[in-house]
Amino acid sequence: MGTTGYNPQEIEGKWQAEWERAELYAVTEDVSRPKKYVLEMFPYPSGDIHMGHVRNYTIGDVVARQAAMSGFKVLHPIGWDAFGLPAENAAIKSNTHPAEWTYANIEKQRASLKRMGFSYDWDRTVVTCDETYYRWGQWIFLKLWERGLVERKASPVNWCSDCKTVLANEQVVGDGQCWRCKTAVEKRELEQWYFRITEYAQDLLDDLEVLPGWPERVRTMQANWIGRSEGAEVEFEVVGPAGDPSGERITVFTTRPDTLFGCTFFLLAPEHPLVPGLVEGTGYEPAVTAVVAAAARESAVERQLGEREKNGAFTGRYVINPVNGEQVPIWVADYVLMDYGTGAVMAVPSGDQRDFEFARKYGLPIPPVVIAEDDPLFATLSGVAERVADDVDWEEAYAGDGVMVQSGQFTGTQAGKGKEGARAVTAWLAERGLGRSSINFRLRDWLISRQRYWGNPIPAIHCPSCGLVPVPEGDLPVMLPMGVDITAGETLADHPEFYETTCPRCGASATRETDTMDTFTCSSWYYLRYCDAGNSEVIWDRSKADYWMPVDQYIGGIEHAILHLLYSRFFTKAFCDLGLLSSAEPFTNLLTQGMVKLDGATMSKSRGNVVAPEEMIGRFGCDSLRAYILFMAPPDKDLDWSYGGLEGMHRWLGRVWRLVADAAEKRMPAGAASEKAAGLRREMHRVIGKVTADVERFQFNTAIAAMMELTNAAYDYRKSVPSAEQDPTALLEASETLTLLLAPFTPHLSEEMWRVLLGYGGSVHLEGWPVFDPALAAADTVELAVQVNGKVRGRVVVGADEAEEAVVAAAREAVAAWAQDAEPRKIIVVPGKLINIVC
RNA sequence: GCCCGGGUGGCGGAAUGGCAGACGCGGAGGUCUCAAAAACCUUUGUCCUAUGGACGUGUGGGUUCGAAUCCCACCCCGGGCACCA
Repeated sequence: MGTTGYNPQEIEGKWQAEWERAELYAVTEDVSRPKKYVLEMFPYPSGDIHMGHVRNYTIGDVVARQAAMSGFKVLHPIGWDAFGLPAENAAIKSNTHPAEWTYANIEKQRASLKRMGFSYDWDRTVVTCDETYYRWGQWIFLKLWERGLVERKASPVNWCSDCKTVLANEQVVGDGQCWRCKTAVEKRELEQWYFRITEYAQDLLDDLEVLPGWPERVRTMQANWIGRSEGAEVEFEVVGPAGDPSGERITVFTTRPDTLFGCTFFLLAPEHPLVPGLVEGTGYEPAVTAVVAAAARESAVERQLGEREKNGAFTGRYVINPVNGEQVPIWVADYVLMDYGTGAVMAVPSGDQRDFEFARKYGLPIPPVVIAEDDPLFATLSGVAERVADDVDWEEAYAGDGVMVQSGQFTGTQAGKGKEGARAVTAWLAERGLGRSSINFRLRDWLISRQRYWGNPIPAIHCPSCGLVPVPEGDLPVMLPMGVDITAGETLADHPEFYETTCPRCGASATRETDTMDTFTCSSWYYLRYCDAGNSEVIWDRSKADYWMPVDQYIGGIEHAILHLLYSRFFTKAFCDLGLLSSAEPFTNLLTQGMVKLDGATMSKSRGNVVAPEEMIGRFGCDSLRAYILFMAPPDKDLDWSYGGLEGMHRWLGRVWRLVADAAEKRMPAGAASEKAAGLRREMHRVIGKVTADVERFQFNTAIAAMMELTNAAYDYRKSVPSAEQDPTALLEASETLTLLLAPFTPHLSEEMWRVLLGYGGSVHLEGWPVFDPALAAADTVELAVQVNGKVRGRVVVGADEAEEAVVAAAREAVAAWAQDAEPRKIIVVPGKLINIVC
């Protein structure tokens, strides 16, 4: 057998073709076997794949291949998230059609992914801009609509002037910028389509608890985004212009009903609809209008920058504080947000820093109502039910827990979020119909309509007499017309042949909706379509979806911590309620991989610091690249690319190749087992255990290090034992084990070694994963470190099951020169590790 | 400001209460060669009065027989959230 050396270029293409011919990775349901659904976030086809993809998909491939060797039925699919704005931008730039650009990139990426040897079931590929996929996206829209989860409403929305479309709240990042182009987002009052994700706010929050396989960071980010607050709604009656009772009430939300006695003014957001009516024709109108206008002029960016000076104006009107009947002035303040709570706030300057600053600026009273027991004021005010102190000399508001003071019958009660005082005040209000306990979420409904061409058309029709009418299921899909010239700035709204239609309900002439859906609607269910990708009758066969779902291991970037991962959870829950699916959560375990950087900087085409995977594959083969990208760092950490390391990886694989080739060549009947051969076998079993455990916890870097150690042990054996005395069986065993352990990491090299060098008939990828036997990894002797007062002063070699007294005696002997003559005060024995003699 | 990560040789990293620096890169030296490449071998934390010893995991304290690891305080880096009532 020739040992011409490891040449990846000769073997990789060969085996890729063979695997495809043998349909090695096509998979079907098999209820008799445990399944594992391994999924990586599908790519957006913007050019060729980059190192980030290589890392993401290699991690998934190792998990998938190792699971298959361990006896699982493994679903490992791939597809493309193909609708979206980059395709439009690229098309405008290069004067082509978005479809042309998109499909060309898909083909490029498909070839690159195949060149990496990933074990995908290519028959299940989905492409979201393909009619066979997006028609089901429209079907989902109709189902959600039927269930009351779709809504069209007018609301202040985020508008990106660069992308010329509205954005969901989740797509506004940083200090109020568009997630794609980083342009500052503007607020506009528009009528748009929403998915009512807020219906699931509580479920989405609660079920984070049943996702222990998710990084805590991601769960925290989602919990914060959902932003649940417990508190109360309190109703304030507006006093009429002449001091008469108006009967009109304004509701506020507060997390601190226990501070109600400290409410000395009342705030409305500048956009609050009641504001104009309150001041119209009064002397207060000019000042209030100025505040409203100033707030409207500010961009969302400026508005969201906290810590800036608060502005407001008195409206000349009052509300009645329901707890003590006092009249409280209504102000308009620019720090009150219209889209959280009710857009109205009870201001408690002594208990809220923002209200405190506002009160100081405008000379409003700051009566203390919650006092910490160690506060000097506590002694004076603790039993005072009437208001005696109308101001404080504090530097800042006190928002902590304490005791209620100057609070009528509640004085002396425990104060704080959810404390007795808060409950008591809420109950008192509820009895009188002036309030109730309430929960508020920060999460907003998901704005899904986009004023863009390259997306999934919203299947709705505007009828002048019937209003909004869903496109009948039988008429799906609403085809996205190809003849729209976006380079000329056209959208669907410029194409009457698209939007002119008749109402399915009354038959009158009507118009189609010309907005398309947010691309995130497409990526929120692709993992379900993979379960039954080719089905043209139904979205998926429920038994197939129930067999594969949930995804056992999902792998992708942290940038989707909220967006994609929250939307997908929402879809899954809605599907569950629609009876389409059994699992309420889509992804059981989540691994967020770190970024691949170059000299500490994110790789990007515009920076010109991109390392092309293609080029690395050309030089060293994809197996070296795969192993190296895993070896550089644990998968969740960012890594810095280095060329030298890749060469080192390639060098090691060559070393493995020569070891296996040599062992296969010298294959002969088992010789006499020597102690050194036994040592090699022990090392081999130790490494099986280590690699198995490391793959399980995604420590691919240490798994590879362990395999390098086995390689070194085998080389060491060959070096230290004369050829004639070597046990060829031990080397052959080590070689075969290494070949099997490496199979998920370097599938082509392993296949070549298995089938060509070692001469086996079948694919290494159909072999069983080596089984770890701790007994075979155990040595008969161990070396122990001997410490004196915690410092290593010597070492002893003892039998593995030597009695403790004998071990201690040997240890004391070894450090006789260090230990004092006197009897040690204490001797600590850590079996198999060390002995510490304390003098 | 609040909430998460993280800080270990020249570099990537290993060790989650028990021998700090596994494994690899890089460096130094050697074998083979006319030579080079490849391969193989040795060596590689710092310092010192050097067959030995001291020091050493961001800083300062603490707990422990023993701390990179646990606790307290602080510094630095990265990320997320941030006028959410």
